[in-house]
This record gives sequence, C-alpha cells and structure tokens, in this order.
Amino acid sequence: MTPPQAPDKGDTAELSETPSAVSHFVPPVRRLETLRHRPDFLKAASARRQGTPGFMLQARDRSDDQPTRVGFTASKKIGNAVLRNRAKRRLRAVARAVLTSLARPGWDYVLVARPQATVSRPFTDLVADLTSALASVHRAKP
RNA sequence: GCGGAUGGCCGGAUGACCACGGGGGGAACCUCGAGGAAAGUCCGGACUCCAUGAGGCAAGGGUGCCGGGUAACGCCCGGCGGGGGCAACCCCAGGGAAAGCGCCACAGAGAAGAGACUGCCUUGGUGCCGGGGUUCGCUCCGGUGGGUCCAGGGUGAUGGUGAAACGGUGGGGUAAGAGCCCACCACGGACCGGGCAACCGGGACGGUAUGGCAAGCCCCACCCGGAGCAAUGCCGAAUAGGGGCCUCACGCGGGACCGGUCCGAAAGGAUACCGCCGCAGGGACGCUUCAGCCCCGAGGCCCGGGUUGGCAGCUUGACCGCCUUGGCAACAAGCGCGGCAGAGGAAUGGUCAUCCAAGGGGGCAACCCCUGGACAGAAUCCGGCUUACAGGCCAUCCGCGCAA
RNA sequence: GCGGGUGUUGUGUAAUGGUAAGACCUUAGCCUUCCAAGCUAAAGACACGGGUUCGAUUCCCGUCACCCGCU
Repeated sequence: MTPPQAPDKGDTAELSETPSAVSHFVPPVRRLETLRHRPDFLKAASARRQGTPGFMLQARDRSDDQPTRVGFTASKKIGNAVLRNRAKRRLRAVARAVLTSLARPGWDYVLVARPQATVSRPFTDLVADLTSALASVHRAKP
C-alpha cells in the first residue's frame, strides 16, 4: 500500500523544507509526520518507554532514513472530549518545542497523556520532562 | 428597599511570539476558522439508496381539549376546562367507562347495578293488673309495658369501615321511615342566547337512573414503507471473472431484420437448437388488486480470493440578525444591509503581558497580595425538545413596607 | 451514525399495583478447651426526579450510570 503514495509525501515535504531551512534559520527536521495507524502505535509501545510526571514517552528506532514520526494518545481515562483534546494539544506543543531539535531521524515517538497531570502541569515542566525522557530513551541500549 | 414571577441576552476582552486546518496566490503574503447548548439521540424533515406509483387489508408503533402556525412534528402561539398561589403567574397525555373484558388489596353487612344480613316500627302469641264466669284445670273482656323467643307485615339506607357506599345539609312529616313534601347545594337536562370551535351563561323539567381505573386490555379519530453520508456515485490499483450443496422453474406460439443450417445459378424460399418477440411460469419487498416495469434462471447456505486508496456527496440553506408591512401571538410577505468553519485517527492551539468579572487575606480608606475562569469541542444539513452551566446584564409585572 | 437491554441489602439473584423473599456475607448469642462447621436472632435495599392511581419496585415520561450489538 505504501509504495504508491509514500514517496510523494516524502518528496513534497523535503522539497518544501529545504528552501525554508536555508532562508529562515530553522532546524533541518522542522515538520513532524504524525502516526495514524494502530500497528505503528503497538510497535512503539512494545519498544522503549519512559514515564514522566506529565506523560509517558514511547519510542522506537525504525532503523531507516525516513523522517521522524510522532503520535499522541489520550484515552477515555483523561476525561471528556474537551480534556482529551486539550491534553493532545499540549503534548503537540511540547513535541513541537523539543523534538524539532532533539529528535533523531528514523525514530517513532508516542506521547501518552496522563489523567490530571498532562492538563494541569506547567508547560516549562512538560518541556523539561520531554528533554530528560528523550535523553534516557536515546541512552538506553537496544 | 425587601421578596417574587415571566421573557430575552452575554457567557471573558485586547495585544505579542511560535504553530495548525481550509481557500486564494508563482512567491512574499492575505483571508476564514466551535456552541447556546456543538451534548443526550427523544421527535420531525431535507437528501441518497432499497425497481416504481395508486388503492385496500392485516400487523406493529405513535399522537389525543379547541382553533391557528409550520416543509413537518410528540414543537410553537392563542383560547377553553381542571388544580395550585394573596397576586404577577405556574402545572396538567385533558377523546370514549349505557361496545365488551378485567381489576378495586386490607377493613367492612355490602366494592357494581342488588339484594341478603343487621337495625327501626308494628300486629298476634307468651307476661302483669283489674273485672266477670268456673266443674278451680282454666277461660273471656279491658288496660298496660320492658326484655327474650316465635310467626307475619311495613320500612328504607341506620351499620367500627373504607380512597370510593343508590345524592348532601336543614326543616316538616310519620307507628317507624323514605325526595314523601319544602329550602339551598350537587347531578342530568329538552330548549334559548353567545362563540368558527373547545366551551360559557340561562334553563322548563326530572326526583336521582350514569361508582373509579383506559399512563390495564380495548374502542374511536388521525399519522407512519425501510435503511441511513461508514447512505450513495465516479476513478484507480490488485485479484478474480470462482467452487460446492439444496429448493423451485426450464412450456406454448409467432415472425423472417441479423448471425447459424438447408435448398437454389440468382432472386428468393424453408427451418427453429441458440439468440429475437409475445403469452404463460418463476423470481422481489407482510398479504392482495390494478397499471407499469426488470431478469431468464431465481433464491438460500457454505467455502475460497482481493481491497482498506483518491474524488464527489460537503456545506448558501424550508438559513440567521436588523428594518418595513399584516397579525393579539406563533408566524408570513417584502426590500435593503450584514453574516455564515468544512476536517477526515479528525485543525480552531501553546506561552506571556495588561485589563474586566469572581473568590480569599490584609488595610479606616485609596489600595496591595494570592488563587483563577461555568457547562462544555462541529463531523451530511436543518426545525424542535430535554439535560448541564460560574457569574453577570436588560425589560415587563406582582405582593409587602416607607416617603410624598 | 443507527439500535437494544439492565439498574433491588455489601455480593450475585426473586417477586401479579397492596407485608419487598431467600442464598452467601456482617454482627451478637448458643455449642466447643479453641477454631471451623452447625443452631438461633438481628441489621442491612427497590439508580434519581416528576406524573397516573386510594395506593408505584411494578404503569408512563425525563435524566444518570453500566453493558451489548450492527455498519
């Protein structure tokens, strides 16, 4: 299924990023691809994981040269639809702030929201959580 | 000023930086981007498909005072009736109980059509007193009254009850009583008046006959085909152009345009297994009738294989707000102006600053510090209903108090 | 998106409109040297809010929670 359209998306993403990277002084991996399919989530959950006060990080090294992909999970334990959406948005903002510079290409990252904590924890703490969690995940041996 | 009733509205504001989805653009960039309930999915529609329309029947479901409004509704408006409140106002599934069936526990004599039981009154016998007669056993006449019992008659609603008891209260009347009579009330009610209607007002007359429950079954009137945008259509890729079992059907006729076959040199003719046409048959939605139409094999079950892409539907519509006119109103009509997201595992966000509202603390006060935004997130689209909601604003009205 | 079902003591279950039953559990007592078992007794509930009815767990309506299907 992937051969027909996957190269197209990769090509357009790289084409649109290379000039902007040159002209605007931003890190090279600016745009993050999102995980959408259930098997990717299951593989990431069975690989490495690291808990933090604000969320849980799951990561997997795909060992290919495709760009970094990120997924977000907020289950029904988080609360109603408003709280679930807010948790996903805050995680997305944290990922955008941290992963653009610290993520490694060819990896999948999944951020799982926690009840109460993901919505109410200060944003700077969440950023620190993700930075330390990334460090421990990258440091771990496969 | 206090308390209350109804209707409507807002439901954080501004700015900066960094991001996201749609549209436009070559690009820079510009522009748009959640709600009053987006919710619950309780109703009604639009739209699409199920091969179509009309009528009837059956089943099932729904609605239920009257009149309007609406595309439609179980919604809204106005009115009526009943109930609550001093009032403003609020609440009510509010048709039919002489079509039929069923139920009415406990208590009670009796719970649905009816008379029994009990009670009251009265007559006779049984008693007592007085008188007469007497064969002293008793008998006759008159008077009188309480109880028991027996026999007969009259009477009707008296009856620890109960949610509900053959109208209620008072008086007359009577042996006792009774609408038996009278007054008032309740009920039924020919008829008259008002109202489109529900209904309201009056009411001769009737002495009372129609207990309650239909949110029990039911009857009556009206309405309803089903499924749902993951509907549906198109494009592309891949694979396949499947296999097995069961049931039903596989008949008749016509014509000679075309293909096949035969005769003929040709024109043409013949033939009917197939293809064509008609009838019949079969197949389809609960049944049926009619019209019309589709297929020739149809239906069912099981096994096997492939796909999980893209585009459309997709948001401008019975739309919303202001204004004018009509209408008590719901609403309708008109013109002008303004507004209206469109994702597709799903955007509308993150951080910071100031201000506003709220809560807490300090202070005589100005003010200062801290906390920190209610319910809640579009998924095809509309009209309603219901539910959740911090705080605030506006308008009208009612009661009480004070002042003039 | 469309539908269906169920809420009863702490738990899992019954019950025709009229006293809510029984089992396990809990508590107390008896029995036993003690425990268990057994016996006796007690406590403990109709999801919530309205309505119909003389009377509602039951009938009707609306919420809430949970569960289950189909696409």
